[in-house]
Amino acid sequence: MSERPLRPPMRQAILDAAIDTLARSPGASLSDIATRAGVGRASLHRHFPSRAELIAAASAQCMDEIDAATSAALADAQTARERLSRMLEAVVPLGDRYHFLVSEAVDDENVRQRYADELDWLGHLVDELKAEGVIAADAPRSWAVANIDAQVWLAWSEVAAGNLAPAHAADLALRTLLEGLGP
Amino acid sequence: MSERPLRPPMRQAILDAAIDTLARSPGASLSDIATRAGVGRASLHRHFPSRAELIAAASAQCMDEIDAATSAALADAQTARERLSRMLEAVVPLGDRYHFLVSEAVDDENVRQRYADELDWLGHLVDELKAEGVIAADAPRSWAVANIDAQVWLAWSEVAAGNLAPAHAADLALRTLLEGLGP
DNA sequence: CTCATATGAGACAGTAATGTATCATCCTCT
DNA sequence: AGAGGATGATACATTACTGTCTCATATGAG
Repeated sequence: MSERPLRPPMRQAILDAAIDTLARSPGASLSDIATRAGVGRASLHRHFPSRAELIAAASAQCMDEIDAATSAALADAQTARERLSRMLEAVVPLGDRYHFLVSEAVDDENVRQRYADELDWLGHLVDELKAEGVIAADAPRSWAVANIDAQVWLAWSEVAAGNLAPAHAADLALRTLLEGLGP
Repeated sequence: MSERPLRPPMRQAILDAAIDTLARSPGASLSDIATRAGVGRASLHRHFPSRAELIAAASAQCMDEIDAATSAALADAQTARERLSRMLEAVVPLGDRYHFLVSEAVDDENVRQRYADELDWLGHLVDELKAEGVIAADAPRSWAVANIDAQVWLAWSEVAAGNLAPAHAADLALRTLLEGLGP
């Protein structure tokens, strides 16, 4: 384990608490978040002057995590099908953070742009999957993209509910997508 | 057309406005709802003393609509596969109202019970689909149920986004489910 | 040890939503 | 036309959340 500061970085604790709390109840108050983080509400405001800035920072953190997980997983993937599989395995365990982005209305332009880029990437993946003949050529693009999105969330939900192991859930999601959208 | 009262029933207008508004933004205020209904906020409170009662009534109304639509559609369905198909065709156009129930935290015990019954019905349908060999016997029950749930919402989203016609969306959802969960 | 800094606790004002009450007005029915 | 009921507008108290401030305390650096 890497060296841990004696006093844990409060900023990080607040961000984690914000993501956890807001994923559960989107309308949670800053008091709830501060309490879960084990810090005073005043300290929360010192690090994040307004609620909007906290949410923007938490969103950016989620996207960083997802980017890091996926880019590592995609490093040696050759085919689009392989990329889909790796992406699911990498992202399903982050489903709660992933969903946090969707559930929380994000006004920050920077975050919106990155989210649009993610969807764009998914769209290209769908195109490649079609080119490989992995999914049906006549499947509407938006339908395929929305399905991939939904399967990530479904798989994570089943994991969170204790019904499935992460690897099994990711596998089921992959199978459902390949068969469900297949030619 | 049946006889229509000269003064439109305000209670109904408020319920419709509540469902529409809350489906778009779950945190909408009673002022928003009253305005959309074309009604004073005071009048809203006369019909629904508290926010909780309004939401409970709106939820009950949604369930009534869904029950009516499905029971009519299922009347002459012979096989489980047929029931799934009819159910999707009937429920997809109601997707916004359907989703309203999930997004809005419903405290009313009556509503919770009916929602649990709906999920239970879906579970039985999955069992029958397995018995018919339409979906894989080893597909986890909760996975299948969650997928059906998700496909309804996905199909409606695509319709609402203007990407697909209702019948086409319901058909895609059915195909995705049958292939995706198939043996 | 001393000082600077960060934190926790609490007070405070501003804002928004909720629920209640009042009053004038409009519609309907007789 | 007149009576009764429903509605819209408005005001009010209450509550909750947000953002800012102050002060006492603890922690870490020098």
